[in-house]
Amino acid sequence: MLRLSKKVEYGLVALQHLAKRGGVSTVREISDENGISYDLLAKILQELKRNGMICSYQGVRGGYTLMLAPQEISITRVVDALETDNSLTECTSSSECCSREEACTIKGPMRELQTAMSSLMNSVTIAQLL
Amino acid sequence: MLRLSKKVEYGLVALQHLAKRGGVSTVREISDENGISYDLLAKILQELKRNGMICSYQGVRGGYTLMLAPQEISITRVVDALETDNSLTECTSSSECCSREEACTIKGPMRELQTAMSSLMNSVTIAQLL
DNA sequence: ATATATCGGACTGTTTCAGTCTTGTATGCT
DNA sequence: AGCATACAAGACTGAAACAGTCCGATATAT
Ligand code: SF4
Ligand code: SF4
Repeated sequence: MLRLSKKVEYGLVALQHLAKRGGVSTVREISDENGISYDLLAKILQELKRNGMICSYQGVRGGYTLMLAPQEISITRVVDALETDNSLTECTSSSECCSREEACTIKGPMRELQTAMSSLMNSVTIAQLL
Repeated sequence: MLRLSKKVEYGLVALQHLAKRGGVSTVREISDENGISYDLLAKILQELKRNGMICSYQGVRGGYTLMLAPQEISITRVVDALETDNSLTECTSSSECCSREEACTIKGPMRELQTAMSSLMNSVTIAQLL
C-alpha cells in the first residue's frame, strides 16, 4: 500500500485553504467548503497545530491560522506529522528495526531510494498548491 | 502508510537472488538463504511469473529463472505486480475513483507528484541491487 | 512409481484506516 | 454572569489490508 492516507490529503487541503484565505478559518468552514468530515478534519488540524504548522484560537470567533509561510511547509512535514509509518521500509525508519536487517541484501539500495523520495517530497510545498 | 509491503521487499530480494545466480533457483533455496517464509515467497514468485518477469519449471530439478535482463526490471514493475494499491492517491490510479474528485483542490499537484515518484522508481532496476 | 517442485486458493490473527461520538475547556459577546 | 461558539482530547467502531499459514492438485526428471 504505497498510498498517502486520507489524513494527509485532508491536511494538505486544509493548509492550502488557510494559505489561500490568509486569516482565521474555523474547522466547520474548511470542512463544509471542501466536503470533508468535520470530526475527522478537527483531529487533523489539532495534530497540525501540535506540530507547529498552524496555531489555534479558542472560543467565539476562534479558529486556525497558518504559523509559517506556505513555501516553508513541505509535503514531507505534513506526512511526518500525520502519517503513522512514513518510511519506505522498516529499516529506513529511525524508530523501528526489522528482524532480518543484518541478513538483508537490499537494505542499502532501499535507503538510497528513501533518500531520493524524501528529497522529492521535500521540494514540494503548500505554496505549490495555490 | 507510505510503505512498501513485505511482498515487494521479498520480491526484490528474490529477483536479486535470481539475477546474482543466473541459473535456476528453487523457492526453498531462496527462502532459506534469505530467511523468508517459504509459503509467502512461493506465492510472490507465482505472481512475478504471471507478470512475465520470471519463468518457472515444474517438477524435479525445477525452479525459477529470470526472463528479463536485470536492468530491464524496474522497481515500479515489481510494485505494480505485487502491491494492491500502488498510487499515491485514488485519483492518480486508473481503476479507482474518489468521491470528492471534482471538488478536490489538490488533485492536480498530486498527479504531478505521482508522476515524479513513478519516474524515480522507474529509474531504479534490479541491476542496481547487485 | 516416486520424490520434487510449482500452482492455486482458502483461511487466520493482527494492524491500520476512516470516520463517529462524547465530554471537557477556553473565550468572545450580550 | 450566562450563553453560544469553537477548539481539545480520547474512546470507540466497521471495514480493509497485511503477513503468514495450510492444504490439496499438478507437472516432471530420474
Ligand atoms: S532490512 Fe530488508 S527486509 Fe528489513 S525492512 Fe529493510 S529492506 Fe525490508
Ligand atoms: S481527488 Fe483529492 S481527495 Fe480524492 S484521491 Fe485525489 S487528491 Fe485525494
